[in-house]
Amino acid sequence: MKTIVWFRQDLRLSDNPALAHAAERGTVIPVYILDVGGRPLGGASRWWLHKSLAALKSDLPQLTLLRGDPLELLNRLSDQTNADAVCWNRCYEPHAIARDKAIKAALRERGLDVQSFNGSLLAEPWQVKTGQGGPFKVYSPFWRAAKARAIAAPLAVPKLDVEAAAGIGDDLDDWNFVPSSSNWAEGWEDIWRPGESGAQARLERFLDNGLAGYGTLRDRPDKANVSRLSPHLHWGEISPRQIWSRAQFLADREPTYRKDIDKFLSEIGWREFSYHLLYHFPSLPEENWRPAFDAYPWRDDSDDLEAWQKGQTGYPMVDAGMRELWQTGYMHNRVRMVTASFLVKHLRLHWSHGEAWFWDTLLDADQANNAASWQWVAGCGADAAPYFRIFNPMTQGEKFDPDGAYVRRWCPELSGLDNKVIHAPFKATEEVLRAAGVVLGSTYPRPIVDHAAARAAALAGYEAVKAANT
DNA sequence: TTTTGAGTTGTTCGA
DNA sequence: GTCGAACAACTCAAA
Repeated sequence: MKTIVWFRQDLRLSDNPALAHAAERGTVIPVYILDVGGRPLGGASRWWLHKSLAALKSDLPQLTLLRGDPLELLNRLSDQTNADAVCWNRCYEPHAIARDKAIKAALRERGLDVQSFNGSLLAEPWQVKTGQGGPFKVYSPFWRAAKARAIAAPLAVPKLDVEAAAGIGDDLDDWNFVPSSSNWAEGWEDIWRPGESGAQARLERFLDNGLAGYGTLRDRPDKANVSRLSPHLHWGEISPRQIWSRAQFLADREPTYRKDIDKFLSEIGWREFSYHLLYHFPSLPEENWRPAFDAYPWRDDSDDLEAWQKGQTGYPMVDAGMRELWQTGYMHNRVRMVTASFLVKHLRLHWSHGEAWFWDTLLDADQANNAASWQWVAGCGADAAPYFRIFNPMTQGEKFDPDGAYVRRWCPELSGLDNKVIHAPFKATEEVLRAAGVVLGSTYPRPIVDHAAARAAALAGYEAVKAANT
């Protein structure tokens, strides 16, 4: 018996239910198919995928890489290898659901045994239900219900009898996913180690060094207390079950960690909630989840959008975040909220502009998390931030980057300023600026909007939403 | 069906 | 400087 294992967002060997199933049946034929349909991958994602596939291929040298229409390719592959079964772990993006459903039906039509599994969530989106049987729209009761379910122990790496498909398959380098000429990804390999072993190492490093005090320190972009597992999770190099199981083990052994671990796992819970929402509300990436927000008077201003993208807004905390994103493919969670709030509330540009930019630049770009989080910040999402919660970029800086270390790192032209003015250089006196070598409008931009005025305008805009609601 | 309690992450103002 | 209240209802989920 030969089973094709179709790798997608589950680029690992351990706790991989599809792989385990295939191994039990007999010979395994592993394939990764680059689907040319669906939303094109962003630049940062392509870099990650390249590295992750290279890592998987080194663990599983028989892995075949194909590119094109998945059904066509799976048909050809099963003919050529005489495989009698195909299996995979599920994806939950609307495009993937439709695609997989059609492929499953078509392959079964041809007499193949086709099975799909849950490899990337603690619970399937349809398994967590309110008392009424519907989907949850509020995080807390969702997570309570999700946690109350039994969570399966992760699977070990199965003993494998692997066969490579002969004579077909692409060379990873031919996909041109890593930049050749201008290397915008320079230095990324020092920061990130895509692939299963890198993911496990990252988890252990976080548990060893970041977990203690996580509850509060995770809000500090100048510290190293967040897990940075998001890109690994997105590509399925590690599963939430593995994280859950490892974290619970630690909490049982070290009860003092219990609180921080629960806080950390609740972040995994937000990922689950995003997938739950995307599954039950597939228009989440495109449409306001609360339709009343269709009435919000968004602005349209490409100069402001570009200033935000490039980290040239004149607000150091915002600019530092946007530059961290551009330079490393990552942004600390606290700063994601500050920068997103700034785009949506201070600039009043539609959240979809931010969603698209993050999709292209984030290494952890993920349809469910990205859409749910942008809508959350904008106020139109599920369990969203109230409209009157408008982050003050200066206050956020003083609170969460009190030493200015984060800002100085990403906006080095401000590094000569002291902590009093580092988060609001435009409030500094001429002498202070001169002494620090800062020339506003030249070495660093003046603020593109006035905070108080922008805040007032954002609040006024919500009047239209309120009116649409009644 | 109705009622009730609760709801990630903030800011500003005035005492 | 510190603290509590206001911001604004509304929707959700369960009893």
